[in-house]
Amino acid sequence: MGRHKEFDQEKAVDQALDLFWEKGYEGTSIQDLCDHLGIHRGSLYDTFGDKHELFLACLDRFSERADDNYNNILKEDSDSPKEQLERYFARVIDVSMNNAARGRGCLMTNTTLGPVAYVPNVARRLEAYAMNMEGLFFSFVMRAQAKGCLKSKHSARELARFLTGTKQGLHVMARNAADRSILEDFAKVAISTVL
Amino acid sequence: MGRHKEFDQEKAVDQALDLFWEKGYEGTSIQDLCDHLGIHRGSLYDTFGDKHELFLACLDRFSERADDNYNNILKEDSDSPKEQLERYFARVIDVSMNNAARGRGCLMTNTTLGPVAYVPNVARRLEAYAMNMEGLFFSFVMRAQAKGCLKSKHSARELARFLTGTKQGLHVMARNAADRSILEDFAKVAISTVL
DNA sequence: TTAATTCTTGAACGATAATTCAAAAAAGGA
DNA sequence: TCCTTTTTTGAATTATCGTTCAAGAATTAA
Repeated sequence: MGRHKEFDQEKAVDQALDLFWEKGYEGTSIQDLCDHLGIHRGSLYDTFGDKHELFLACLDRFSERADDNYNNILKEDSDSPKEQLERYFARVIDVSMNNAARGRGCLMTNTTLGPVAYVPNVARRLEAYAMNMEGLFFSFVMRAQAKGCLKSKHSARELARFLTGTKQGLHVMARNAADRSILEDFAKVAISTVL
Repeated sequence: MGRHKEFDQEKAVDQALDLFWEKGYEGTSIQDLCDHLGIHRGSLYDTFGDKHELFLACLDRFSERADDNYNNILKEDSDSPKEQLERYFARVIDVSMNNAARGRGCLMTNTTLGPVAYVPNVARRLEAYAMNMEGLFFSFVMRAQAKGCLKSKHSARELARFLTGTKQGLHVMARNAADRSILEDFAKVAISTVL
């Protein structure tokens, strides 16, 4: 009984995510979303609630994608943490540059610097994402330390925060750097600090 | 002949800057500006043109303020570049945290990650600001190198980019870090990499 | 004092934002 | 086949956005 949706709901979230990523929450109108997803206002509101709920869904989807894209690299139990970290930051640069002269950065970081960041439901997700990031780096550093690969005398906590800040700096640079080599120089120096 | 303005034009730009800094370009309405500056729509349009022009004036004012706040620290010809860089980043953290639990970051960085960043007149200023930043760090590193204070074997160009990225990472952290110690840890490790 | 100039004020404009709703269309199960 | 359910569709609603404009108030120079 009843009819099926004409559009793929999962795919629609991915497309909305792309739009929010490129144009930001405030810069993306419902009309933009309808045009880009190829569906009508009513369908959008019916399936996703309102703009804000759809945005929350996109933030969640982004977190999942981030795991697939680069976070899982950090979780590997590699013989060469240095090579691993290099591979990690190379992926981060790839994703945030997105083959463009001026990249789109990171949806989470972009959102953190905008006015929506203060909305409770958004703030919660941004905090969780940032905390998780530091935790991931912390585990990574601890493993590298156990293997005796650590070059720095700083604590694992300090190094985890350093790497978190480095990643966020890369996300900013992805949006204003004249070319990718600037990001690569930055990452290279940062990596050599730790390993 | 004629009447004088009832409000201080310079002060008004400073107040508008504070509002844009806190709430972003998209998050700040003309009404918000009028309320905060204590002037009426007509006066605002009459003295500053439109919202976009006023915003450009704020970006320019921010650049001037940044020089006074911390960039001039970098220009000193100090005996101890390390102490100098510590003082510099401490100021950067102070300004971007602004005595708040969650800081406001940096107007330039905030703007870079939002949709207005693509508007030509804005983009030009953001580029110039970023280029100038790297140049400032480059000169600083060159002087430190001449004094034999440099710890790293990386080139001055690479180190300048590293420090630029670090500063931008701090600006992101100012807006989502649970407390200031996270920024301080980050800066500490970064400084120890260079000097 | 008077006239010129500039500022202030408040209402109004057009555009676009997000959102809602009811009717029409389509697709399933009986 | 027909009826029920759900989607689609397009118009309409409400709110707020940035912006303009004309009239009134205030201040300075002559």
